[in-house]
Amino acid sequence: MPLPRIAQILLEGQPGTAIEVAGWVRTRRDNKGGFSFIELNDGSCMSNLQIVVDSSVPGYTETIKLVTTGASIRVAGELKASPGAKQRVELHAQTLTLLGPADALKYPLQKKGHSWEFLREIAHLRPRTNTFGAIARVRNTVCYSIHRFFQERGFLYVHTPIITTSDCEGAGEMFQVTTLDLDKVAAGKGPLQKSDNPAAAPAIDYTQDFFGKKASLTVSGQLEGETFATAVGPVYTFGPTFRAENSNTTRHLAEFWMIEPEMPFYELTDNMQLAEDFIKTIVRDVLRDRTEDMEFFNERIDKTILATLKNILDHDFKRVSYTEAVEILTKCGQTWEYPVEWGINLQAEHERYLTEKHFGQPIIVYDYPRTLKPFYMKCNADGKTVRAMDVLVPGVGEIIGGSQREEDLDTLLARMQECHLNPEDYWWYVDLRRYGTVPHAGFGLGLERVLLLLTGMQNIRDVIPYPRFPGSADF
RNA sequence: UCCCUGGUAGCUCAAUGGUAGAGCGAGCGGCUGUUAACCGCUAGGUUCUAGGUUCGAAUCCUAGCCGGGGAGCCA
Repeated sequence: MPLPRIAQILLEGQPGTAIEVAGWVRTRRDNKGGFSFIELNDGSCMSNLQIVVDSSVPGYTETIKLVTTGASIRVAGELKASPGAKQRVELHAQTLTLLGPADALKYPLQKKGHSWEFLREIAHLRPRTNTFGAIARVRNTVCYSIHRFFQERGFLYVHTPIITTSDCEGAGEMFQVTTLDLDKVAAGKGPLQKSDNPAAAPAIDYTQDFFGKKASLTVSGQLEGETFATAVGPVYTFGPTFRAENSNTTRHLAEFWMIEPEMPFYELTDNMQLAEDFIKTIVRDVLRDRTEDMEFFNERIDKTILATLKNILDHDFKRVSYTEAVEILTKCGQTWEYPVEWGINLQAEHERYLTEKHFGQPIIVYDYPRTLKPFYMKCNADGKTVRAMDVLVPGVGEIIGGSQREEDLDTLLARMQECHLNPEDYWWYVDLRRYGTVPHAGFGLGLERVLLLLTGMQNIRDVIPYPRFPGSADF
């Protein structure tokens, strides 16, 4: 029979009942008068279960010395009301079994605070800390909330490919996928293209590669998502995404998780409303289902986080056109490192000013200059802008990027030419506009960025179990 | 990729050219229905690496490696 979890015991365990638990020791405090307190954690919640072990427990003297921080134990006994102030119940042990010791001289996690940098070096042990346990639980709750949000609205969860041969999506540098032996290629023994010109630089013959052409890890499932959205109705993807950008920031990862809904018959305003409802639902669910963890974040990580999240729930996201945003930025009297004028990309300092100072809440900036945005976004009648939207939140910045898609065949082809793309490479995507085209829209949400928003953590490398970034893919 | 900054005990840091220290953690002892427990004692170091300057280098110089922050790219 599975053991009860500590979260459940702390919540509803009745004094007088016999229970058995197992977990990892956080601390032990001895009373030389003949008993010890053990703080036991099994990851089911932030709080520990206090175990009281007195010297009459079989093997007490030999075992208790090995019950150190990090050790795993199993305890059977009777649950009792606790006279201490910090817990409702405690477990009085009748048997104590050491499952696995943890040498106190070597175990890296101490009974004290550790720096984030140090914990990143022991990423395999950091889920045993309060903070990373809480992040794991909140992350799980967010994922559950995301599926529930879309499922309740009739969206289908579709699995778009991880490996792609469309070298197109324009969302960033891609990781190449190959089974070619690079050592052989380097030695001049790889499959090279035949060339009549002996002076030409050697080029790889990808017809010899596994997929018969150059392949990469996906940077977005959007284009494939659109093919299903225009067949089975609203869909969403939720999977890993890869960007080979040389980004060294607290907001970027080389491997991250992205959610991309795509909806037929949605225009940009519908898209914005869905994005707003989506974020608010996640915030609401986490505040409701992970109350204890969220209080921890508010106390130890960011003292404003609960107020920030409640503020998000209490206000409509402000809609601001790019043109209005530029006006606000040029008229506010602020001096910028990057001067503002219509047509520039909004810089981090501009986005921060808008969402943190000027509005003090999440905003949705829409209708960007089309020169700044990819080919698939719908062109506005003004000839200058496209129906793009970015959701910006205080503290994190861009959390969602999306758009209404261009559904008109000729306009799309013209935009592809403008962006120096070959429509033949996108023949299946262009087909969606040839056969039964419809207005549609969608967006992408970065899971880890939502976690930054929710937890108040400062570095995206700390809200994913094993971060991948330039120069680092350990564990 | 660019700019800034750092690398000293298990961890967090001090020592700015002259005998490498503290707090926490750990070990031992004491005390206590304790709960970031408390008090005392003890152990613990190739000062990131390689060169150089100097009577003498953690400290100054050169190169490299690694960490952190900011910017760009974006989610």
